[in-house]
Amino acid sequence: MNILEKIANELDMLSKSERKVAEVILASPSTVIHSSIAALAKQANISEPTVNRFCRRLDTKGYPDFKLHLAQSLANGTPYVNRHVDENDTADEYTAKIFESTMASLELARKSLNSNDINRSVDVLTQANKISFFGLGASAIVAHDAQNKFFRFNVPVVYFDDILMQRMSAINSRQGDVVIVISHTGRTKSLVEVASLAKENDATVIGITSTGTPLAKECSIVLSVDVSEDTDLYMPMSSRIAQLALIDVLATGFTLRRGSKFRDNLKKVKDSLRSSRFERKD
Amino acid sequence: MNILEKIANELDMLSKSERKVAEVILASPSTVIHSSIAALAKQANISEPTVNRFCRRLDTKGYPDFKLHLAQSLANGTPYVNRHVDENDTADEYTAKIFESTMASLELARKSLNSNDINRSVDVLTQANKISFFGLGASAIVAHDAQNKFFRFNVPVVYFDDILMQRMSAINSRQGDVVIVISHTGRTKSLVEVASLAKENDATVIGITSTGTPLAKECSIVLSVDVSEDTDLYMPMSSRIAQLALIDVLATGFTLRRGSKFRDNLKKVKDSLRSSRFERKD
DNA sequence: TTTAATTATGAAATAAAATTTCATTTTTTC
DNA sequence: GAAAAAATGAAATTTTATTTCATAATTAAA
Repeated sequence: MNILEKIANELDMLSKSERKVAEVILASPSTVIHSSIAALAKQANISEPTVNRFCRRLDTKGYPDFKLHLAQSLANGTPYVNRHVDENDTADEYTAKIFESTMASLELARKSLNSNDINRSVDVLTQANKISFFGLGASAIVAHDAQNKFFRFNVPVVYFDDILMQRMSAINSRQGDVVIVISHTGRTKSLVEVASLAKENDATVIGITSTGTPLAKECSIVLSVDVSEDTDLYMPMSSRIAQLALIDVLATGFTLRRGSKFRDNLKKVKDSLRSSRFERKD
Repeated sequence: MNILEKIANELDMLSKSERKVAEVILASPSTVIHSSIAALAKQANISEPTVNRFCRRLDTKGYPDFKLHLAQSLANGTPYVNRHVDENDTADEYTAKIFESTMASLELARKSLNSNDINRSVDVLTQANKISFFGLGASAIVAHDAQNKFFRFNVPVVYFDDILMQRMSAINSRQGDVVIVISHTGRTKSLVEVASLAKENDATVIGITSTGTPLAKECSIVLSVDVSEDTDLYMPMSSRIAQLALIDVLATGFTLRRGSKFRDNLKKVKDSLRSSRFERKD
């Protein structure tokens, strides 16, 4: 774990003086990696041995070792932070920021996912009689993408981005059907209703949404995808990308579960496209 | 610059003894960050002052500072590499691999993008009478997503994932129209044709594709998105995500170019969705 | 409350690590 | 092959970190 997060986590396990040290470090970690133990002690208004004890409480060998960990955390932590686009950014700058925020979101999303739930979802999907993907707005394209992927697996799969079709489909679902409902906010009324309708009709409902949303409450399995959207620009950005990555994970899990013969089949599907393409010369 | 690269670069500028130090470090940098100057000197069979001089030649303040730099380089280098999914991976493992490969691809894609081309594209888009997005297969969802985004800007925007509609639309295009053609391989015959049709009819054609593909040759502006697809699984994965990130970049560029009054408008579009959602309680 | 036990803290001493100084060796230049 | 320049390491010095131990603060028990 990142040592900065660890400090933040263990803040209440620390003694009064040690907490002072922690606060100084959290306030300006980049300064600390260039400070001696004496300088840091002075900064925090405590003694040098206290700093040393603080370092050991965080499972480092001592102050120099602690600084090493800190340096590594900083190196890791800085590149992919959610940096907000600014009015006066050049193309170079906003491009970098958007790509970096996207990467940061993927990192966050991965942490929020639970491999157990993924396993259960893959289980359910491989057993399914029929798979439906529902989404609206930006999540509609994720549902669309999912259909593209699962279609290759030669299983009955549909996707709807229309409220009425979703409702009808949900009402007609039965035991053995899997309904995947995708919504970042998890608060879109019609989608939450569709989820509960599908569940009432014995379908297994998998929700791809943020933790603790109304949608999550209606689902048999919740795949939590937490990202921090930059709401300044009023457009869904990172959320749909994290959701797509999760679709990749599910699709991959599916093919792995089905074994290697099945993957030869996928190759055939792909090869069937060849005649529609210009040949590569390399 | 990464200090390990720097050492490798400056290897021939170093004296004989200093080179010995460099070699020991390059051979096992992760050991070195836990060694004292004495230990490293012994390892390299030279004296401690030589190590110290070596550190300063690399523009660090001394040995401890050098170790800090080294630690940061190590932390940066490893995280996001393209790791391939393996037959026997657990859910945890393949999830991590897919997310990490996706992040690595985004990193790669960003490097392949040219901010000048982005600027020109944003220019053209803000001036456009009509914007069309064309894609097939996995790229269709990118086109779909782009429509969702640009639709909010209150400009005439269409998207087609149907070959015939794309052709008809391309033939009807005229000066001032912008056609964005999306294809990772850039080898899909019908799309390449559509691009050249649109161009013949005086539309500005922007290609979102890999460097040097047949599609790229037909475009007025090429936005190169190079990623390394893991073709083992026969499904497009990273490419479409990188393309989506690029759509975000273009959309962001568009809103920035249009100024702050325009962004208030976006807020209204978003607010209009409120009544369809469950309220947040926090 | 008061007292005993525990825990936290810092001053001083010690130990470890890094740096500087300077004499010696090696290499280069003429 | 001698003089100058550069490289190197032994030893001394300085800086930095750690340990020890006495004292202070906090908590638990009476």
